[in-house]
Amino acid sequence: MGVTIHDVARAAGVSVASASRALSGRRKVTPEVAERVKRAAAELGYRPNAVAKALRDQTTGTIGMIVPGIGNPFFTTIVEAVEHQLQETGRDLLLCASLYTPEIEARRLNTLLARRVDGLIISPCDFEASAPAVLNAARQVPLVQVDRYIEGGGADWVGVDDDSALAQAVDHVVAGGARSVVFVSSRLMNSSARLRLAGFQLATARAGIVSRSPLLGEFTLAWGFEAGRSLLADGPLPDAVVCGNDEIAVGLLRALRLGGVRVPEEVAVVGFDDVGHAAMCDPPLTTVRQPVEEMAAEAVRLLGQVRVGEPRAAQRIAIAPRLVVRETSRLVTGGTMTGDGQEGEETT
Amino acid sequence: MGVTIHDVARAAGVSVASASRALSGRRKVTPEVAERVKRAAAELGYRPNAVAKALRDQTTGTIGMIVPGIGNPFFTTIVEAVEHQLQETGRDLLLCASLYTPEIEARRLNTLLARRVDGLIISPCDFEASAPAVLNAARQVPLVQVDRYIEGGGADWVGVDDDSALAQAVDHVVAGGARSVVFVSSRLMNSSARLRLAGFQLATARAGIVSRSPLLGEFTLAWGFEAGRSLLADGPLPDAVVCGNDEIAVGLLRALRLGGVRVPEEVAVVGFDDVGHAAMCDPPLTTVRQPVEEMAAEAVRLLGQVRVGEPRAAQRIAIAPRLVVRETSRLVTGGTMTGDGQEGEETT
DNA sequence: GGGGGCTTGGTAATCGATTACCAATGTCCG
DNA sequence: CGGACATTGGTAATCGATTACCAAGCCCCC
Repeated sequence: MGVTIHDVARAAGVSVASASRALSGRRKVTPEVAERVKRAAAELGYRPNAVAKALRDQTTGTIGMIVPGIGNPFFTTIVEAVEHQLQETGRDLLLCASLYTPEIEARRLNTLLARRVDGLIISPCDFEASAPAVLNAARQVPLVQVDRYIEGGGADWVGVDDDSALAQAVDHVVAGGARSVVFVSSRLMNSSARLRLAGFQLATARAGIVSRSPLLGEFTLAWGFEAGRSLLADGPLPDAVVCGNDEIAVGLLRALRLGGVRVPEEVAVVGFDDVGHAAMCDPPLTTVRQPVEEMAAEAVRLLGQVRVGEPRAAQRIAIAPRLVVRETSRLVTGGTMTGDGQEGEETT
Repeated sequence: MGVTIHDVARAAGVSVASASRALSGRRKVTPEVAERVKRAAAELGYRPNAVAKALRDQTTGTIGMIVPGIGNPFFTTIVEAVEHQLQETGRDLLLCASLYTPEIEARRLNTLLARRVDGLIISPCDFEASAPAVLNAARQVPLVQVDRYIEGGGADWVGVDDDSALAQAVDHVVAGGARSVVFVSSRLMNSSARLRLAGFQLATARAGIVSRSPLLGEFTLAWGFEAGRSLLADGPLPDAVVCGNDEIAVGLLRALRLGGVRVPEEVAVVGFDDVGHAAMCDPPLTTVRQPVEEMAAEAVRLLGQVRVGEPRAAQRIAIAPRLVVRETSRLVTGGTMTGDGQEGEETT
C-alpha cells in the first residue's frame, strides 16, 4: 500500500516526470536514468495506482456488464465469453445482476456510469421497462446489447438469428416425419421470446405444417414440466415439441417420461441454448446451440466502434446458430451431425 | 458526460465546497443553498465521478473476486451469492477468472490490486502454486479465501465442513445397508480434494466400513464416466459410491446405467455440491448441499473485519452442509428428508 | 565562435471530489 | 454594547499519475 511514483523518483534521484517516462517509455530518457528508475520501482514494489491513472486519462479500462441473473447458465456462459474477450485487450469486467428487475437494472446502470466504465454490455431484462435507462446510458458511453434488447432499436445489439434457429429446429423435426408441432416458450416479456415465436411461426408456415397454438409461460424447468402435463392432458400429442430454451425442454421431457411417453419415438423434443445440462439430461437433448463465443467477440468489437455523440444507425448483428442433434429427435440424415460438446470443466 | 461539481456550483451560484456539502449532507448548509444546489445538480444531470472520489478517499467501494472458472456452476453460484451480499452495502464486484492457471491468477491479482479494490475474495486454483501471489496480495488488502485455499493457512478462509459432509454421506449409505463404499474424486491438486478424501477416510473408519482405494481423477463429468466404467470392469461393485462433486456423480450414473446397473438398488450414489443439475439428472441425485449463501455472507463479513498490517491469527470458518436425499440412495428413515430445491430461474 | 535544432530533465497544471482551514457573519449573554 | 462562540461559506490542498511547457545542454555546421 502506498508507494507512489514520487517515492520511486526520490529513490532514483530523478523527477517524477522522468520516473513516469522511464516506466511508461512514452518519451525517451537516458538508459542510465531508465535503469535507475526501474530498479527503484522494483525494489520498492511500486504498483501504479490505476485509480489516479483513470482520473487523469479519463478512461478506466473497465467494461460494465449487466445481465438478468448469474444463476442462469446461459448468461453465465456469455459473461465468461465476454470476460475472455476483454482480457485480450487488458480490460476488466465490472459485473452486475439486475435480478430480472428493471428498477435494480437502472440502479446498476447508474453506479456503472458513476464508476466511469469505458463501455457497457447489457442484456436488458424487459423489452419495454428497461428502455429509458438503457437509452440514457447509451447517450453517455458506448453500449451494446447482447441476447435481449429493448424496443425501438435505439441501441446496438448482438444476438442469435432466431429465424434461422427456429427454421433449423422445425425443418429438422419435419424431416423426421413430424406433421404437427407445438412451440413451448415464455410469455412475450422480452425480445427473445418474441423473436423465437415469430421465427417458429414463419418456419412452420413455410414448411406447411400444422402448428397448434403455442404454450407460453416462463423460461423455467417448472413451466416446461407444467406444459408437458397439459399436453398429456389435452388430447392427442403433437409429433414434435420445440422449446424456447433448454430448461423448458428438460422439464417437458420429465413430464413426458412420467406420462409414459417415449421420446423421440412418440414425440420429438428440441431445445434452445445448448448450455449447461442439455448434453447430460436423459435422453440427451437435441437443441440449437447459441453461438456464445462469437456473440461475445462481436459485442466487444462493436463496443470499440461506437463513438458516443456521433450519430450513427444502430447496428443489429444476428449470428446464425447451429442445430446440435442428440437423442430427443429422430435422426433422418445419413451423415449424423451428432455432437456432444461437453467440455467437462473442473468443479469445487 | 462531464458535468462536474464545479459546473453545479457555478449554476447554483455557490462554491464547490458548498455544493459538495449540500449534496453529501456531511456538513450543514442553509436550506436555501441546499435547495439551489440540488436543483442545479438535477437540471444538469450531475453524476459524481466515482473515480475522483476513490482517489481522494483512498477507497473504491469495489471488491475483487477471482475464481478458477465462471463456466462452472458451483463457482457461479458463489459469485452470485457474493454479488448479492455486496449489494447490501453498496459495493460492486470486479470479477476475474483464473482459468485454473496459477500464472493467470497472479496476473489478475495484480491488476485488481492496481485498481485498488477494497478487498479480495478468491478461490485459489492450486494448493501450492497459488500461495505466493495470494499471500502477497493478502499483505496489501483484506483477503478472504472461499472454498479452496492455499497451503500454510496464511490467509482467512471460509468453506464447507468437509468432515461433516463426508460423514453425513457415508453414514447415510451405511444406514441404507452399504458395507463397501468407494470414493471417486479429483487428484489432490487443491484443498477441497484433500479435505474431502480425508473426511471420507475418517468417516469410513469410524463407521467400520470397508473402503476400497479411492479413484482420483478430475472434477469432471468425463472422469466420473470413466471411473464408472472401471468400477464395472474391475470386479464386484461396491454397495455405494461417494463422489467428490456432482459432475463426477452424474458421469458415473450414466456409466452405470449403460452398464445395466440399477441405482440405487444395486449401487447407491452420492454427489457433492447440489448446484446446477443435481436435481434434474436421472434419477435425481442424492448429494451434499454446499451452504453457498452462508459462505458468501461469511466471506463478506470476514472481509470487513480484516485490518491489513494488523497481525491476527488467520480465521478458518467451516460451515456445516446438509445432505439432500433424493433417489440415487436408499431411504431408510421414516421421515424423508427429500428436498428438491430447484428454484427454476429464467433463461435467455 | 555562434546560432539552429535536437534531446532530455524538471516544474507545475490537470483530472474531480472532498475537506482542513480560514474568514465573515450572526447570536447570545453579561 | 462588547466579546465569546456557533454557524456557514469560500479558498486551496489533497489524492497519484501524466504531460504541456520551459529550460538547459549538446551537437553540428557554416
